[in-house]
Amino acid sequence: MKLSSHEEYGLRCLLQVGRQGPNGSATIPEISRKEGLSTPYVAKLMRILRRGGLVKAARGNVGGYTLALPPERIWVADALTVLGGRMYEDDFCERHSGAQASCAHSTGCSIRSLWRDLQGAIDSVLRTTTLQDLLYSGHGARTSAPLPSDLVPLHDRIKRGPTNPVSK
Amino acid sequence: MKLSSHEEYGLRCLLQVGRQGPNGSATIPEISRKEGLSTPYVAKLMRILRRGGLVKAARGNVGGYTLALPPERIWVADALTVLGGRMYEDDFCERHSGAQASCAHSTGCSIRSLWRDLQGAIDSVLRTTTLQDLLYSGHGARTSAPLPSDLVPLHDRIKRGPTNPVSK
DNA sequence: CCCAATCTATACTGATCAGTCAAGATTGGC
DNA sequence: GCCAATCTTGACTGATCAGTATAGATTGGG
Repeated sequence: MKLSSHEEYGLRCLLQVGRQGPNGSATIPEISRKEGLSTPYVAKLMRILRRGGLVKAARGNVGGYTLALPPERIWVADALTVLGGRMYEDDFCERHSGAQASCAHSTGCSIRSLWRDLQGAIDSVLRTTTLQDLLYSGHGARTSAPLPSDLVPLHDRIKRGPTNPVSK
Repeated sequence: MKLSSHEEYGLRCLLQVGRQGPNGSATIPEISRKEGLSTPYVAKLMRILRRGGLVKAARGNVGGYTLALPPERIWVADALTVLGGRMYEDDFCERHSGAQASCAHSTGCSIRSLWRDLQGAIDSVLRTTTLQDLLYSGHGARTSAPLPSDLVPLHDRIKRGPTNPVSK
């Protein structure tokens, strides 16, 4: 259960479009330069965002991308769903029931209940945050109550410690 | 950001071991049969769990796997970290800073703040649930307060609707 | 009309993930 | 000592993901 590159970079590109203001537009080369990503890669990400209904594209000499909705009406949850799907997809049990019939595997479905709780916790964050919140955030200015850890400096680079229980 | 197969199946296998009681042990063929997974695949998953310190293995004629700790002391968060890593790894920004230097990309780090909140929400569920909770759950008997949606029947198979904002 | 700047689309390659395969090492019972 | 049952290991294959490459379609300005 890891964040995908599409989610990270796609959200960044979407924010670049949002920074152009209500009627402004951003081009692929512009976004590419500002984010330090290759233009073909930005093009691919923008295509995904466009097909997901998050941005609109204008072709031609003065083309570019604009937000499909005002930023306060774009929820991060929707953007991430378009870019990387949801954690617990509805067809998950059908695709992962093992060789046994449906989801009636012997451990019961306490696990499904866990996944539903987990998805609920994720949505409680992502469905209360809009693009607007991310555009104007002073690190914790979002509508959802930020955690205290948000107050630490930006460039803390704590290397991953041994968080695993035991490493043999 | 999707649940991985290792996380789903590995957790199921771990539960099978836990079901054997305090001093019982489960073998790979047993788990394989009960979960409907191939024996080589179960072997691979159990190896990951063993190297993560969650189970202990006994070789030989009467071998098998036992929990490394009592089930009430095994947190689901730890099991999932071993099986599939964490959502927001500490080195994420170093690996995904684009071609730009470090994390100082132009959209600022409001995104990092979001990821931290999200990881916090995930941990709030996974760090309050133990293997014990999953073993004896009547669908919502875990220590964390369950959501109302847990009360729906188990085999609801609602096909995924159009949750995306717009589909062009 | 032509050109430059833009978005669009498909195909391609390398990396990581999922699951399998085959051979080996250990243990207990007879 | 032998054998059967077990765990252990590394390599292998197909699938999905990440990012690139290349050619095409559209638009506006001169």
